[in-house]
Amino acid sequence: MAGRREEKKKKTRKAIIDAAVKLFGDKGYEQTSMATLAHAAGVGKGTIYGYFKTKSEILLAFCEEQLGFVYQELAEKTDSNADLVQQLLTVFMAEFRFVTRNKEFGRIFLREIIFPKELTLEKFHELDARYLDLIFSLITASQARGELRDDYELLFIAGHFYSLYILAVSSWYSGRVQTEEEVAEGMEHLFNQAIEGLKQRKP
Amino acid sequence: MAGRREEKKKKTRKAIIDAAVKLFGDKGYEQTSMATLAHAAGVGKGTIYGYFKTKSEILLAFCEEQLGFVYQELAEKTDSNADLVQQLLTVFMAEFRFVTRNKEFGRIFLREIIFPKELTLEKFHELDARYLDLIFSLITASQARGELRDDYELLFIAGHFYSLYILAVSSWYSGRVQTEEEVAEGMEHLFNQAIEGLKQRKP
DNA sequence: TCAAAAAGTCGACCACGGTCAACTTTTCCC
DNA sequence: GGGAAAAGTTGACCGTGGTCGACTTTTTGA
Repeated sequence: MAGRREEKKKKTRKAIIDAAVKLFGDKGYEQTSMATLAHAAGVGKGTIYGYFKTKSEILLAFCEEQLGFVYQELAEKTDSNADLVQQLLTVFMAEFRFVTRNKEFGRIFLREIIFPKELTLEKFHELDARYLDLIFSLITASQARGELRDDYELLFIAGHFYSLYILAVSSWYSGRVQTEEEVAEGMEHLFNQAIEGLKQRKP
Repeated sequence: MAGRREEKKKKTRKAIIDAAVKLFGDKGYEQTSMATLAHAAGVGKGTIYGYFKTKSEILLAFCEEQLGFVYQELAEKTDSNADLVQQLLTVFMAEFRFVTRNKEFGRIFLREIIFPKELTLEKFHELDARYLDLIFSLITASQARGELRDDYELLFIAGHFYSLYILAVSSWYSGRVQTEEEVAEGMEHLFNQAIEGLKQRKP
């Protein structure tokens, strides 16, 4: 009976992630030991390492999955009449909310995304691509409307906005801004700054 | 004999940092155990924890110290005739070179600076302040020369440039750019983008 | 059908970072 | 000077994430 094995593997993998989501959510990531997780998932400790290379990879696998959904939803229902800044704000604040639902989750996730170890590298290319596509489409649409310059590379424009998002999140983690509203305001300010330019202009 | 104690503490602290620098540099941070470090520093393992709360704090203490020197030197000899982008590039590339001299050092340092845990928070305020002062002075000088708008908050302008620096470093860690030159080029491009603005302008 | 190979499972085991209560050294003050 | 308090030191000890070789289940193909 072919496929029996694969089916079981899927089930086990799901059992591990489900147990992880529950335990990480209940007690926190650091407070959940691999032994406890293994027990909750109904497998031996060693088995988990057949599915995930490290503890943090379990978290990452979960985030990856969830963020995928977030992006898809956003791509479908982003208001195409709003201006670019509002659209970007919608996207980035959704990511912010997701990433910071659990502060500890978010920190591990962001650290791994922004300053990855070699090991983790490939895992995020697919996610990156899907994410960039979304931003790209917002930017090109804005360019088509004549709001944005079209002589800069798309990647650099997207990166520019992304980096400002990272700054906003970092400010939150550093405690320089505290509430979601402040993060959104700061980000909006920065986005406008990026669009208008920092250069002194003749009146 | 007053001060005897303090003097000894200073010596021990230095012995620990010196041993750490040597071992971390030789074998790498993760490959150096606290037991080995303690032995090399000529103290008991427990003693180290009287000076540093965690292993990573040792690395951070060292980076902090070194970066302090880098900033001081830069502040003294930054070319005040060059334009803002070149000045910023000088400062940020110096930081990049320092931070990435050892890739592992840098990753831990950056992760802790950008997405800190509560514990580490206060440790960097002094460093932050010294660093921001340097950037601030470059920006205000540029504003005085009439190159930059002066209706944006200093902190937001500095943050803007800083976030683009982070993007450049992140690209390096992600392997999207490989050489120091590429990092510098990318950063220059982004800085110019920030100054010119992303908005489509009438001719 | 069945035995050998391949894939998957397991928990005892390891080295690690970090803690702590017992111990030593330094300081204080009578 | 001396004795008590404060500060500093220590390594055995703890729980952790991750490994590994012995074991079980599934697949393969003759």
